[in-house]
Amino acid sequence: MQNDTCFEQSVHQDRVEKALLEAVTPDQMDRLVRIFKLLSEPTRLKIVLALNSVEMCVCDLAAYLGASQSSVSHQLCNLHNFGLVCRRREGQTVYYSLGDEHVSQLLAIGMAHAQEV
Amino acid sequence: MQNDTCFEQSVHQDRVEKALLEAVTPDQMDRLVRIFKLLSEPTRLKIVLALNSVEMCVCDLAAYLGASQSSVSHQLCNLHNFGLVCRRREGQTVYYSLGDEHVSQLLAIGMAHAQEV
DNA sequence: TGAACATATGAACATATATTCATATATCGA
DNA sequence: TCGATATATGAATATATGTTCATATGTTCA
Repeated sequence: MQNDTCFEQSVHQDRVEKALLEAVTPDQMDRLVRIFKLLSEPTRLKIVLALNSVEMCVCDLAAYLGASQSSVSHQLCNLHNFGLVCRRREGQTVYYSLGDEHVSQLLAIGMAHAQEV
Repeated sequence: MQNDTCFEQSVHQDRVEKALLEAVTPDQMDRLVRIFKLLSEPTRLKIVLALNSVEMCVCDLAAYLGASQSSVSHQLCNLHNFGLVCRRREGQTVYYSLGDEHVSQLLAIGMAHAQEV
């Protein structure tokens, strides 16, 4: 549904057009949404925060979180699919760590905002 | 449920304890989750991105998004409750803008990561 | 004060998704 | 190869939440 209560006159066309011009592509939007969504769920965010401190295997994370192995593995899969975490196998164990420096930057800035609210 | 498939031996206690020591408080976790959750939904993210370019009123945003006034107003309320956007009233019109510089920083870093994936 | 317009909001529904359960895959050691 | 252990994954369910609908609130102007 469109502007149900807004009349045309009340819309500032210049502002709308400016926003439209500077809008990111749908593709970029999807990726941006996906990044923030991955960080917006307690289990996944705790995983990412923990990996920001120390490399851990699936069982370590399950113990740390008090969560099931399956749940942790599912979420690690989600995080890995989008490059937020890396993994390396060592025998039967798979160790996870943060994917790139952008992730810890996002955490740092998020924390900064969280503290001052 | 806890570690269903993980045996005690497979857990690196030192790593788990390090993560536990450096863990943020539940309160901080809640706030951090909330920030990322607010940015993780297409309508809200588009709003925030648009406000990063130009101050807009509710009807501007509804027109820009092709969304209903009600939906936009609900989401602006969510964003405002957590300080991600500011508002100022001018007559019947309420103008919204970004809340603080952390928000645009998060967007910038998120975009940087989105582009290289 | 009353009409018109911009915005806000409560309740209900529809959809997305996190967890669980069951099981599959992968690696190591004997 | 077989048993044990660590991890991965498909399907189902339960929960969270975004949108809609209806309506309330707030502001201006005549």
